[in-house]
Amino acid sequence: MEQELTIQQVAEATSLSVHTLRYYERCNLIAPIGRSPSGHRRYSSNDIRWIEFLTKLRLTGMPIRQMQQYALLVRQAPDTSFHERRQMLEAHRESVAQQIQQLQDNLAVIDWKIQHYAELEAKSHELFQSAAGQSAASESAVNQSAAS
Amino acid sequence: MEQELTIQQVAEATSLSVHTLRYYERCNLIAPIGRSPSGHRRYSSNDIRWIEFLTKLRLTGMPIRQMQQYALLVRQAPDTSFHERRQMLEAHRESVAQQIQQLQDNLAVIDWKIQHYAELEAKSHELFQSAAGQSAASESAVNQSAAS
DNA sequence: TTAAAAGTTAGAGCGCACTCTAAGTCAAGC
DNA sequence: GCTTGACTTAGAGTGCGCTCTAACTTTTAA
Repeated sequence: MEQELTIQQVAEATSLSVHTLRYYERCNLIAPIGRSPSGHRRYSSNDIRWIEFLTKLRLTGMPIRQMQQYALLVRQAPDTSFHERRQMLEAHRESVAQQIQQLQDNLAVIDWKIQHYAELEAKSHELFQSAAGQSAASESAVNQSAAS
Repeated sequence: MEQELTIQQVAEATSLSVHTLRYYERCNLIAPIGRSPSGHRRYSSNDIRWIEFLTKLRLTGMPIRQMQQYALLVRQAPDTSFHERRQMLEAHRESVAQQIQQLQDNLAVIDWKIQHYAELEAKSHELFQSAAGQSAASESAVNQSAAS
């Protein structure tokens, strides 16, 4: 069960760099990793699962600071901090949900703009077809309007 | 129609700081803004619409570099770069869609964990009720498992 | 008229999350 | 044994997107 992976192997498995793995350990996101007799890191499967969960938090934008706080709870009160940890995760979930909502809202405006460009593009083809060289009127202001 | 707002008013209207507004102009995201006789910036409603669109791009994570490229197209070829601009926005839309998907996937794992904690929390209450002081077995490894 | 508030610029500084370097030790294959 | 590559550390450097400072001018309200 204990496969005792090297840092390089873990880097490949988690898509983090060896630098980042050491960095995470240095700033206490990861508890001190076991060592071989010569002092090289040897990661257990538990370590890897923890790192994988950390990356879920990171990829949803949780700041290192908060992850440190969470990691501290896990390490210092593994069996008595479920409530606090859950609260942290719930707060984070809420902020991610908002983040997704905002992305979707802003994406809608961009979609609208794409549609608008498609129309202008079609129109400019028409103009080209009818060989009329008059310069287009829209979007010619220096800072063009998003509404144009 | 031309309300000619001051930088402060635009900052309030767009939720950007005056510093950021000058910064955006400095790095050519915004074309040089008109000035009052004394040299103070005076923003037109067109400027504001452009800034609002810029912030949509920013809030969906478009890097400044790309926004600069986009702004350049708008300024240097307002009537002939629809296709290029559309392509940029479509590529961006795709990357935002992926970003949202990734957020949702990772959020699912976090949700799962929240659920798990809720159960552990309930269980620890039970234990407390039955006055049994045996220390819990799960999550007691130094780097606890995400699967626990 | 004068004090405070708001504007200007060039350029320095900051916080975040890495990312890399230097100088050295350790491990595996020839 | 020796080379090559992977490992170690402390600490410096990087890129991004702001954010602030200093020194100065202009506007505004009392």
